[in-house]
Amino acid sequence: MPTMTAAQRREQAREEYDAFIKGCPTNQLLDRLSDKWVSLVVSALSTGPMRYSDLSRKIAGVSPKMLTQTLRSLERDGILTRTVTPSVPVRVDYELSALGHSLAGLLTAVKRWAETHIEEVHEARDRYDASTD
Amino acid sequence: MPTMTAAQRREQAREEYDAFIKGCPTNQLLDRLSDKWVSLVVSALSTGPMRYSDLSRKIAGVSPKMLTQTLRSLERDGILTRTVTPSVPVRVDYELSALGHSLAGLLTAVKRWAETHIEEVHEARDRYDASTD
DNA sequence: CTGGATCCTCCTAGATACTG
DNA sequence: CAGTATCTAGGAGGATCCAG
Repeated sequence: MPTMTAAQRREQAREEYDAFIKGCPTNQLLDRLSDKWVSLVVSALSTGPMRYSDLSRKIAGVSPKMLTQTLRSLERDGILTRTVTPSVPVRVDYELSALGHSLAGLLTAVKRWAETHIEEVHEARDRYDASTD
Repeated sequence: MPTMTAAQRREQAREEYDAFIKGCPTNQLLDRLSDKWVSLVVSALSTGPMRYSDLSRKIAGVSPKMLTQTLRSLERDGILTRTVTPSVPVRVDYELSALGHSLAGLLTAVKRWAETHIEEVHEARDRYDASTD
């Protein structure tokens, strides 16, 4: 019942890690990176380590749940490290790994693009909305 | 219905375009860009114009609904243009605008990062999962 | 201070079927 | 060919309370 010939299947296998292929691990990774909180967290940490409370203050509007969830997944993926200092009260620092830094540049570039071109986008939207009345 | 006073709205307008601020337009724009399909569509179009069916074939796993939805929002935002040729059958071409091209470089960089560092991420995950048994 | 655990409510992705 | 219409399950994510 596969609608694919053997040749086609071989073709696909040769594609290595092409994120366009569905179910490809890279596709899944891209899915993770395509997360608003991920961009903001990585971007926030790009200038240096921060504590949990620092992050929740800097990234306005993030709930503790989402912040923790995002941090955990990024820690698991080796993007950042989590350091607990057993003082009273306890202190936790988050810091980008080397891998994380290599990503941070790209994500902050996207964030900066958004900040830079927001005007153009808004103008485009107004034009589009006006023409489709 | 708005839970915001005029004063608060003015306050917000003054915050400039810091994407960390919740409700900031840039934040919203970043949210849009943080979409798996957006990355894939823009990345696919970066090498040149494509027809609807080309895109749906290249971006395996995308449903017609999501593809159309993504294309529409990108068109509205001025990232790409949609050209209808009224032949039989009808032919529709999508092409990145100048604005779109300025974004494409960034997004394909992220996509490429995912393809390049997937191994490291997997190793990190294995390590993490092993240590938290 | 740094979260874990729960509950609950939308939202929306995705599958499917259909049309000009 | 290039979409639109419809439906539903699942999960994202906020709110709340609690704990080490």
